[in-house]
Amino acid sequence: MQKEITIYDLARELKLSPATISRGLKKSPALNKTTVQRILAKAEEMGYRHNNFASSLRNKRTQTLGIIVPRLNSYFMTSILAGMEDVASKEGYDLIISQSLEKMELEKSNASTMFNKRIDGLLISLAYTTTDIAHIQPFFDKQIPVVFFDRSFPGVESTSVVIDNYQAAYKATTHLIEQGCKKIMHLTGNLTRDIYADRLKGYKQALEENKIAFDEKRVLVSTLNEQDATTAANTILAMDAEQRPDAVFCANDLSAVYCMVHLKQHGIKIPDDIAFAGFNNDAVSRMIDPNLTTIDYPGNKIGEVAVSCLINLLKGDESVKNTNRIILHSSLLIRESSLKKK
Amino acid sequence: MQKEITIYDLARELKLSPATISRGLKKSPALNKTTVQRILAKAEEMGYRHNNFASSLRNKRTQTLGIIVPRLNSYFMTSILAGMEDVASKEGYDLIISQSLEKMELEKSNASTMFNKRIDGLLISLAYTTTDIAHIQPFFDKQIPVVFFDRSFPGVESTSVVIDNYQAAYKATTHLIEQGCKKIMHLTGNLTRDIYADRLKGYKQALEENKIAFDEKRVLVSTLNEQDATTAANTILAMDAEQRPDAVFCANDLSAVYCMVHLKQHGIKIPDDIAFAGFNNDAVSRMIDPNLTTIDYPGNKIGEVAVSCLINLLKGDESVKNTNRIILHSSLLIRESSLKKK
DNA sequence: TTGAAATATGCAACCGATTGCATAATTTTT
DNA sequence: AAAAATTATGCAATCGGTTGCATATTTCAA
Repeated sequence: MQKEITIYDLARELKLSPATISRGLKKSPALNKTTVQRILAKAEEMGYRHNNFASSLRNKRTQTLGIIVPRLNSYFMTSILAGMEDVASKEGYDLIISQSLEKMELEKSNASTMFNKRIDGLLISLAYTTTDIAHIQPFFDKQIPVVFFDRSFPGVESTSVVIDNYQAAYKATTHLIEQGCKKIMHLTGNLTRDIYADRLKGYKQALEENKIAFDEKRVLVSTLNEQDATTAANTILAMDAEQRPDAVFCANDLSAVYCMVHLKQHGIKIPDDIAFAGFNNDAVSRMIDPNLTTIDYPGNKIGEVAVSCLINLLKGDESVKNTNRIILHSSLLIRESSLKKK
Repeated sequence: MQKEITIYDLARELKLSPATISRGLKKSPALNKTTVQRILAKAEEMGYRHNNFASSLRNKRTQTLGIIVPRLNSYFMTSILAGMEDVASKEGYDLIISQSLEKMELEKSNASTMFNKRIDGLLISLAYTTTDIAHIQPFFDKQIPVVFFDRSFPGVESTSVVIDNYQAAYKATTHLIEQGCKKIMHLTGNLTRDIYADRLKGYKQALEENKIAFDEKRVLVSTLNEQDATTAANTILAMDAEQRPDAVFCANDLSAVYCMVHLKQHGIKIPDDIAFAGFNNDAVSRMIDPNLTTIDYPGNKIGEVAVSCLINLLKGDESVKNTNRIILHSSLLIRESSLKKK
């Protein structure tokens, strides 16, 4: 294993001081352009690699952003990450990604690891089970900027990048009503996560505007996983014709799909007996039969905006500090699962 | 922003030298146990955080492993990562994860970033489009251990952790034959990725043992994405009754599902007209109607084994150096998509 | 009691890049 | 040609933890 080339080696070769080499490698304008060229050429030639530790140790910045997400296994999440990666790499930041798997405990430990790794900034989308954000406090205390995306925490004073959950749910519900549905069930997640609270509000608003009474029994709160979706389907199957909903609006595609699968197995026709709408435009929404009506999120955009915002905070941009909520628009994709035949 | 607590601060408080503090924090046996306890207690009290840069700078190790995967958006991949995370954190290693999105270019740049971040070891599953592994050479040159998992490269002298692709494909194909299928199509990926080459061999072997002639036209090579799967479905639809396969064995679940969706839309009955078998046991395999017969991979196990293996290499364990292929077993999950009604 | 062995702690030189300030070299101005 | 202004480069301290070797202290046996 040959040893690493350092700026001292370059300095010796070029008969310059390490200081000049350091400046040259960063194309400092204080240096003669010719010198800069000579330094860069020599560095290339000798296979010099910048040593991040040495420079992080010195300037107390890591040029690394931490990302904590609930899960990576959705198209939606990977497109957010792609957007983040894009902006971050252009700005010279690296990313460290970790998953909370929807568990607060894991989210805590990931946050702590990242804090100890001294990331320059944190991007986080909260787990279902997160009930408080004390684990983020160390970042606030140390003035390390934090940006929430998608799932933020009510009342938090950090910037959050979210979509117009209220509007989106309103649009989806209105669409179901327009298809003639009157008994619309809403399957949602933990209401302390404000994305779900907002969606519920949008759902209620749509009912109200159409003079449909809101019925609390039609709202099922769960963790939106396979088991809960199946349980929801069983609940529906157990209802008599009077009670049974004629449409279900789910707060994510996965739960919609699992629910549909189970209902289909028990002879329910979709959309004729029950119409469905989901949320997220996951790949499965086009695999299921019938294809699922859903809300399309601008995943890439969320990622890009969140990172730009974080980097601006790192640069000390005052104007961003006062912006604490960035809302992006989403759109309703109408597919067969909600189209009642006339 | 209060300044960071360093070992020097602890040393001053406890009237010990920084050297003793450093040893105490690592519970060095050279120290008096009482002293170690005092140091740890004080560190806790003052909110000391270990500075990774300083220590990485000194001992030239980062305690970080790099992981490059094609994509994170499958259940299979996330379970591998969960297994990796598990073992790595127990051994005190952090992970950096990046996606190649199946593109060789991205894989190259990710490898280079990780090389420059000076990861202690690399875990990689190759992209579809990777045709050579020159980008891994720098790791070999610097004796940084590399472990391939799932998708490795033929002839590479590094350790790889894979499943018995040959056996798995053999089992799946045999199962289809037992269901009475005689014209079995195989939809697969880049054959320079040895997992696909091995699966093809298993498929051929099963045909041969059952005295079914191998027909090259029944093997479709593609990137296994949505578009290719749809194209494959169209190819099938364009065939006359004589040519048309009575079963399709796909090298992953996603392509199987997309293909099924398209065929179903065109009136093909599954499994009666065409039986299907996939590979990976992705969540979608139980969402599609009919549920998809598939190969269940021990994802967690692959991850655990790959990381243990890498860590052993880092520890200089000689016995591992000679092991260059670890093969894990997988199992066939029979579901409705392949069960021809008697 | 004394010297050997074992235990406990400290000294000081690293690791490699950065940067404020100082100095040297060059160009411009008067 | 001398002084001033501008440009180019170097000095040296700093970031915080690590570790081989040296020294100090305690324990134990003879």
